Amino acid sequence: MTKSYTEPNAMLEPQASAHWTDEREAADSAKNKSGNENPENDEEVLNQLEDEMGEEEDEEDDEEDEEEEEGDEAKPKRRGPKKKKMTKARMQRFKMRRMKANARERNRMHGLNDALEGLRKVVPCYSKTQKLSKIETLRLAKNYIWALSEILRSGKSPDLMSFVQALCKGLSQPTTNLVAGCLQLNPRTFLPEQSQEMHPHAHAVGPPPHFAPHPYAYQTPGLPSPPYGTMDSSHFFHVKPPHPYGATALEPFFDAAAAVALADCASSPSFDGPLSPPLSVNGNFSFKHEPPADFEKSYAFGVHYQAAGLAQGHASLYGGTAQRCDLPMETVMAYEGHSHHERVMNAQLNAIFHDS
DNA sequence: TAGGCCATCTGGTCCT
DNA sequence: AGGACCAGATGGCCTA
Repeated sequence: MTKSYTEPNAMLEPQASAHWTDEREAADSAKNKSGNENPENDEEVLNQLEDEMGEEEDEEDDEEDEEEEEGDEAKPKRRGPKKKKMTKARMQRFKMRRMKANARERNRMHGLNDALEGLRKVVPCYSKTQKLSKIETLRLAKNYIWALSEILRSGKSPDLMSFVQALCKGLSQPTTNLVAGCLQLNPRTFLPEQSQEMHPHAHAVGPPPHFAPHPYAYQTPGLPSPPYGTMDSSHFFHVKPPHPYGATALEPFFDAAAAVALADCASSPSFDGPLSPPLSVNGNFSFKHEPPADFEKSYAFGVHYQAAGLAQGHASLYGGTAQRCDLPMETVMAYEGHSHHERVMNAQLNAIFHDS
């Protein structure tokens, strides 16, 4: 690995810069080996540096005194703040301070990344293999919070399309695809450009009654064209007249989400851990609150539940939704079959959330 | 190969 | 004084 590094601090000797390079390469290679950051390493480095600092300070004081005496003899006294000479000892101390600060900064960033990883896990689209970028995670989280609060505010739940559109507002195309995939929707069904061609009827109306315009719609000042922030809010809320039956496709989802959120509020005065995400990877429902005994980490519930409902002849989701949204059935991704066990589990989950 | 994303270093500023 | 936080700079990796 060759790195050209222009030393920003002229005070550092080549020796110091070499030290820096070694440290960085060591850190890099450690990272490459592990494939992941290890916060403990940073703490060790920090501790080690502190030890070294302690040892060096003693030697340094002597050296410093010597140097200062020499300086006094050689030159006439100047007024103003005394500019300290960069002695070897001082240089050493500077280096140490810098390295300590670097280690702290690394720790800090690792903490930040850990928090971001936690956030990734509680937004509706989590995948270990295809990680959302930091910025997309933040945007999706913002949209998600907004969508949920809008539901709480209005007391009504939107249909699947509106919800996904709200989630995807301002997200990049790949992320939009990912979210759509997680919710088992074909992104073409709600992306403005394509859907215009596909569903001429689906665009005329503004925001659906359940979703007011996004108060913090992401603006893209100065951002380079797509993929970021190209979706205007008017592109999103266009799909549905009010559901004739009152219930919406996402009802199980939202009931569960609200139940979990309320449970969290009621049971934990201080936040200690992530809120249970109503949706996880592939639209699965995952939660940490009293999971059934054989409940695995994530379970097909959210969108799958609705699909299962369709499979059982309830026609509550895509049959009705397709009508409401003027969506051709082929735009909805294929239904994955569910076992009897899964359907039983879905029913149990529903019972849990509706009872709570 | 350009562009996006990321980790790291660095110096400045603010706070305790 | 030292730590936390921040933003800019830099270089590596990956992908379209």
